Amino acid sequence: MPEIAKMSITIKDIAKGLNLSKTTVSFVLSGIGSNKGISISTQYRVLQYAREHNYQPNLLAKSLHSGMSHTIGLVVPSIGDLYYAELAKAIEAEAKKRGYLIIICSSERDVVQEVKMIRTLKAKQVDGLIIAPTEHCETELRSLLRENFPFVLIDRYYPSIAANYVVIDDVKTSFELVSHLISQGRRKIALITADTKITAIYLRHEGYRMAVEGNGLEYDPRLHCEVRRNDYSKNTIEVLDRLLEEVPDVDGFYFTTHYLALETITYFMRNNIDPRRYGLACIHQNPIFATIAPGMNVARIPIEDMGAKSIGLLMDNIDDPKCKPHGGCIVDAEMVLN
Amino acid sequence: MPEIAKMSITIKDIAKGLNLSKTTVSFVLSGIGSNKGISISTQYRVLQYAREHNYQPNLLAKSLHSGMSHTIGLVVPSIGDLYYAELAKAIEAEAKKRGYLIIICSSERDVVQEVKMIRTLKAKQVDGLIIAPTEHCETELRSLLRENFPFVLIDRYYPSIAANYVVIDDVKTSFELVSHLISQGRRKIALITADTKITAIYLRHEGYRMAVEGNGLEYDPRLHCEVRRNDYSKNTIEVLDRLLEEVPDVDGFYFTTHYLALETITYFMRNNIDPRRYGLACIHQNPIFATIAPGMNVARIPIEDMGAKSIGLLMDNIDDPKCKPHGGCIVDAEMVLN
DNA sequence: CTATTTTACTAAACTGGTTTAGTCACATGT
DNA sequence: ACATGTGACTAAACCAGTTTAGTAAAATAG
Repeated sequence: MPEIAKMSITIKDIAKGLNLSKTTVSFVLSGIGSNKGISISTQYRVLQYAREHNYQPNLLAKSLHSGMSHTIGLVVPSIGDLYYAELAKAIEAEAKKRGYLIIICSSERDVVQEVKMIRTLKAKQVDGLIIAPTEHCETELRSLLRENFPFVLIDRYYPSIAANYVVIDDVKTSFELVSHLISQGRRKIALITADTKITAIYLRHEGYRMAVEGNGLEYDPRLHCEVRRNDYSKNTIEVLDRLLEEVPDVDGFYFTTHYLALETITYFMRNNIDPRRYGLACIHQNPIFATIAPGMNVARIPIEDMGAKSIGLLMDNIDDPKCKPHGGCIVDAEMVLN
Repeated sequence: MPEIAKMSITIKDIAKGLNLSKTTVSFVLSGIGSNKGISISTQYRVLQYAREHNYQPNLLAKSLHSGMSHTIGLVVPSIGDLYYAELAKAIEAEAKKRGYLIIICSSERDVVQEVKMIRTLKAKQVDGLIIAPTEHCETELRSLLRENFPFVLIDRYYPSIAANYVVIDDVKTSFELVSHLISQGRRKIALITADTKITAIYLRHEGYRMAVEGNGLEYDPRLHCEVRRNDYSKNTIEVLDRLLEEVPDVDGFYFTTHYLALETITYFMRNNIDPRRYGLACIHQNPIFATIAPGMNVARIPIEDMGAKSIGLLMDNIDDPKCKPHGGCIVDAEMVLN
């Protein structure tokens, strides 16, 4: 009973204003007036009145009745991160095409936050969720699965959870990038990666290892460099200092993310090392590479494609709640080699 | 009447299950059981039953009754743009603190889209809007104002519209950046800007002009360079080629956005020009500057601050719908000079 | 001239909560 | 013995829509 200024009129107001019933007005405004035998003149009066008084339907009430909110929740590790922002853009664009809005929640890589957000979004009656999960959120995902709540994982997935997901083939992509460097004559390729346990990163290690060993080279643990995620910039310097001292004849770098590539290029520039001395490859495109490291071989993640596919899978799941998860949808990265 | 599998139970189900009325259950679950004289044992039974059956309130129903959705709409020109993504992050974080969710819509710089989104968000009963408007959307903003719908403009504003807004002082910031270059002995400072009519860009021109003329230099139209927005990268090259030919002794660059700065640095690197030859300044921080143009003087836009302030203004407006817009909130950019 | 159909519309229930205004049984006061 | 109070709970209205089942009056049919 809050005495808020009445912003917009309701069906009831129109009915009162025209001495009709809510039913009649609802039929007309839903565009089914003729099917329901409402006279043309009445339909016209209703439409006219609605237009004049700037009637806007209350979608909350509509959703409450229909059980569909035409809204989906998107949970990402950080919306301030360009990669997730671009994913969000792709997802939003595709959702919009289908008449859906998205509520974006940024978990800031905190599982507790993430779980809270998932629950709130469900309470808000979103029709489904797209989640780029953080680490350790298996429990919540499993309970979504148990409840048969429609959701799709994107960017990251848990092999142990039988959910819909959209990811790139990390092993294959890594394998191809590293193989390309080897085909260009590189023999001592460093693996610059992060100290995280997420599946994607682990699989990228595997791809690297397979490419190295599959091409008759030896896997050299000194070339395996893990950068601590909580102090990226500083730790990259330490890690590279050590690498260049231990293996001065390193001739290539494979980065599991563009962040690490960027840090390394920065290190090169600061130390007056010409990046062109090395074979370089990384996963994730970054437009700045064209400027600072034109030789970088890149596996561009097909963000628009992933966005569209994730919405597609989700809609299939929403339209047919009984359908079991399709399982994975593995999209190909776009190889930009030179 | 869609035969969707019942995901969660309702208050009605609890009432039925315990042979109580909806009212009693609602009182208990709202935490006002004791005030309403519900016995402790009944309260316990309700809470227990709700817990066991994993009761989740339907926030749609709650909102329909209360008239508050605890959701705000955020409309940005492009959520895939790092700047707006960071703004979104700041806004989301601040909203979260106050128990609000945000629905993000990306207008892709299309007024038609933008207007459609604003209307849909209102129909979804968002409690307020934060808008980084595109060009030419005055009409819709005016009608929001007329309806007394709570909203705050961010990043851009229209001087002719008496709305709440949060922006930086473009004139002052520009003035300070350019004055700084002049104080370092630069005399021929090019203005690299975009061919747009938005107020912010216009004001940055003004700041530039004021700094130049206020410091006893002459305003040279040959130094005023407008890059076409629809083909940024290519046009930057043409514009710079012409500038360097016409004014070979240009000794400084002031960029009205970091995009233009980035394009120009790229141009320098491609043409083997050492950026350190020039005095450089721009509005908007970009972490890559540390690597490719350490001499860049930057006015860092205080994104977190702007996000927090915009939510603050919006909440004031929501809590007290009668209160007229506070008017502008001008935040200071953080000057990172060297 | 009644019976049936058609036209044009409506009452009331429903979505899932909140809230107002009671009800009913029992205990206490005088 | 009767009024009053109180403890424990509930019916029904409300939010703004949709939808089912039905009604009254006019038009057509037999």
